[in-house]
Amino acid sequence: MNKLSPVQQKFILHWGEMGTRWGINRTVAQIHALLFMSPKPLNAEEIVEALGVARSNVSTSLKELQGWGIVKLVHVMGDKRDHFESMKDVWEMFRVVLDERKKREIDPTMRMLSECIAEAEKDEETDEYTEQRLRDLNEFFENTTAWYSQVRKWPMTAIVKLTKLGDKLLKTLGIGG
Amino acid sequence: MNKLSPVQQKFILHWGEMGTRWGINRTVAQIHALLFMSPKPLNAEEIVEALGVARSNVSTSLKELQGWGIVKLVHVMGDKRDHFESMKDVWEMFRVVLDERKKREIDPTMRMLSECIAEAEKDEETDEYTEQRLRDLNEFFENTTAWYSQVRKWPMTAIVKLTKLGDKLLKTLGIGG
DNA sequence: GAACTATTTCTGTGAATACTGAAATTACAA
DNA sequence: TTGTAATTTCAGTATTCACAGAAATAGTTC
Repeated sequence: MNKLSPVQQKFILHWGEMGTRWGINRTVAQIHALLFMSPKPLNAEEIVEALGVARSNVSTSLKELQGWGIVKLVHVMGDKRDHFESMKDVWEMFRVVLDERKKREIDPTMRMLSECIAEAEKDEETDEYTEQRLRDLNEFFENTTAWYSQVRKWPMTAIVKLTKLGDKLLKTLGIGG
Repeated sequence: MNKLSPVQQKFILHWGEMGTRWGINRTVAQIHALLFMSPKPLNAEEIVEALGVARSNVSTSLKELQGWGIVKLVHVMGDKRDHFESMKDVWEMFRVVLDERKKREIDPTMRMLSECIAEAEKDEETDEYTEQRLRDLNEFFENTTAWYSQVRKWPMTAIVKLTKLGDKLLKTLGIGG
């Protein structure tokens, strides 16, 4: 691993910062940024040198990234050390992250909402109004996740084409606002 | 503010937890949950009692929520104290949050990427491969934000209808994968 | 199976963040 | 004004989270 160029540093620092804003550990995001733009898989030691963090930190962060499914362990010929590379297809990468966040956060939230609604129906304590808000929220998640499960299968190119159609799409289909 | 029902507590706690996972302060998210399902606007003192947090904490959290644009200050007849209510339309609410996150996080990221690409074109240090990955990422954001700016204008009902069409949509338009 | 290298787990420390309670400010009423 | 209630700001404290370094484990090679 050569020394990082200013451009690489800039990207890595920003990506790390962005991570923290979305609940991703800074180092985890930085390592991801590094691997994403690296032309070749890197081993742990190279990551340590590039980012100046502890070896142990790199180890756990890599585990985390593998858990998300956007980094994978590979082997390099003639080198027994583990190397790591990031998924490179951006659309695919975000899809994987969204799937994972859905699984970890949205799905449990929808279950919670269903439970709350069921319980609210029974008890006297919970205001009718409150119950209706929970229903609204649940319905919103039902709709958006159903929608997402459609869109996620489309190739990026199809989405780009749809975008170009713009509002004409709704008019054409006769389902405009 | 009456004592919270178990259902309300469950929702508030979960929503707070969810907040932390997406980079939103726990108390901020809890207050939002409380206001969202409240049939009437609440004043700061009522929030303090319901959640058991310090008055000052409520004050700053409410400022935060107003900054996001999903809670607004209202006045109740015959009561000089400030009251607060959450936006109730869920689709609208998420749209507001997404708009705000775009402004705060996505837009700056796209600017950063443009700068990186411009600098990478000039310098010798940054690998050609790296430059291409940054271009990919930039293009991805260009596409998705263009797409989002379309979709955000559609009413939820239109999206639901589109969902129902499913993959037929792409076939109909002849832009299938 | 000993000696080495690579990797992971664990524990204590430091930094960042969230929170409280007090003080200061503002808004209003008499 | 002066007094009172409401709200915000601020400074100190607590809690949470991230991290380094050490210790333990696993994996290789001879």
